[in-house]
Amino acid sequence: MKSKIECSECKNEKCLIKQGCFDEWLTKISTNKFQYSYKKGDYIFREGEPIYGIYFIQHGGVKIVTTSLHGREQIVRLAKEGQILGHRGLGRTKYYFNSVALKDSLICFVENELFYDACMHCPMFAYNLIFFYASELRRAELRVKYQAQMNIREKVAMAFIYVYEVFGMDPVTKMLNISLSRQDIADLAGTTAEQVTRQLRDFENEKLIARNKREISFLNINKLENIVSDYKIE
Amino acid sequence: MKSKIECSECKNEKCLIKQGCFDEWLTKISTNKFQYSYKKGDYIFREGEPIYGIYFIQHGGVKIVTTSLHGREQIVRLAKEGQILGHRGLGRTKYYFNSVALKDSLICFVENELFYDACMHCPMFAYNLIFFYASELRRAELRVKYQAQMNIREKVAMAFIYVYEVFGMDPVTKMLNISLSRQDIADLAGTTAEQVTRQLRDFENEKLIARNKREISFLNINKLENIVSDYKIE
DNA sequence: AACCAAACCTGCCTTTTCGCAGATAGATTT
DNA sequence: AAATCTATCTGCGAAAAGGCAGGTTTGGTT
Repeated sequence: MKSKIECSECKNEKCLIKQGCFDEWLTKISTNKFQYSYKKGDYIFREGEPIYGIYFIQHGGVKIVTTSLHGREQIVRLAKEGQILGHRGLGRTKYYFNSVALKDSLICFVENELFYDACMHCPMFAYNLIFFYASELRRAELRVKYQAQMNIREKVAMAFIYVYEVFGMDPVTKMLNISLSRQDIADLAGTTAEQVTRQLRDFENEKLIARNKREISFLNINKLENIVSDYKIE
Repeated sequence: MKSKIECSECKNEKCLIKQGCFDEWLTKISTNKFQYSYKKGDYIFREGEPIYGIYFIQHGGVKIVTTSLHGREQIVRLAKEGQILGHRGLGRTKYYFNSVALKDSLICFVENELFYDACMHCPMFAYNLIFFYASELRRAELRVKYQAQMNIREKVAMAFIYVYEVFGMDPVTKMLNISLSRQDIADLAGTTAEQVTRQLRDFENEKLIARNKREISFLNINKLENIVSDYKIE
């Protein structure tokens, strides 16, 4: 790590620490936090490793993955700047999941004790965390339903919509602001890379997407959303 | 509601309010909370209804369910005494899910403002809530993986293990402390009632369960757990 | 420009799951 | 006890998804 970016200089206004902590505690966290940078593909933490604290993404993109004895993986969540990492481990001693950088990322790390103290002294921080968890939980439980009830076409469409919602797309090129392999999409959608390929062919024929080399541009996000509209809430 | 059970008299030691709130706030909550009783099959809340507060189960059992346009349902969670209900809605104005009593239940209701104030003044309450959410989230995200990767046999086994973990079983009769229909099991496992029936036949042939009338007794929980051991963590 | 490795695509067959429809059993009412 | 309703069970054909094998494209390297 070259030069640590202090919380006061950090431009990430969505960071829960910045939003909820009193100035006194913001300073305390800033001086005591650690900051690490990761290259695309690097692990932030691995299943089974001991948990010493909690991560806040200052910049970048990350996938949280779980493996089984089949070699098959499942992407459990995507996260970008402003979001938390490793928070499922609270109250635990070891990580349940793996976390891998999807692009070069800068991530802050706050130790358990400091985090605990901040929660005790900054009620707004704790309350915002509760909100954050509530929305994560809602999203995760919807994904349970999606995995249980959607067919492959819907799952793949949903996977792209999710990536779009998290990372957004370039308004000009219409390409997602993150590059994922077929296997990544499959691990997110809960299917195989072959099925993803077949769906991409279909989507291309239907003019929902266009493909140039290995890059995908999204011609019609609305139609993608129509595919999964049976499951939408609100 | 006949006579309200005050928090001070409540024997439910796992209630987060009792565990985390200062005495002053425990009293305040107790006097201002509402208490409702539900018969088996009653809705506690429905998708789309406005959210005025948060529920704490004092006694009973509940399923949280989501529906799609296919008529197919998905049980998202089971909850019993000591657990919270409607907490996914925090930060929202309307419920995403339906909540139905699985047996006669007594449930306390705390309004949003009071809940907010308690979080602000009782840091241990807020912190415990964060822990509660963290474990719920971990569980939900594991269920995403299960739905994505398990076959029907594993899903049905997992559904029973989950019911067993939440509600437990009678040590003598070896029957679960809650009665669920085939359709309920299917909605939990993420499949159809027919498939559940077929699996039950297989489990019976393998001496994992025994059936008398419509009741199921679990002869060998360990073997059930072996079925899903590929997915177990730790 | 030629080469190579990795990622991607596609056809084809196998396996799994679904879902209807009719049979049966258990619970409830008369 | 008979009638009736509901839940459960089972067989069977249809549909969906999986997965292998081999071919093709792409991006990077020599």
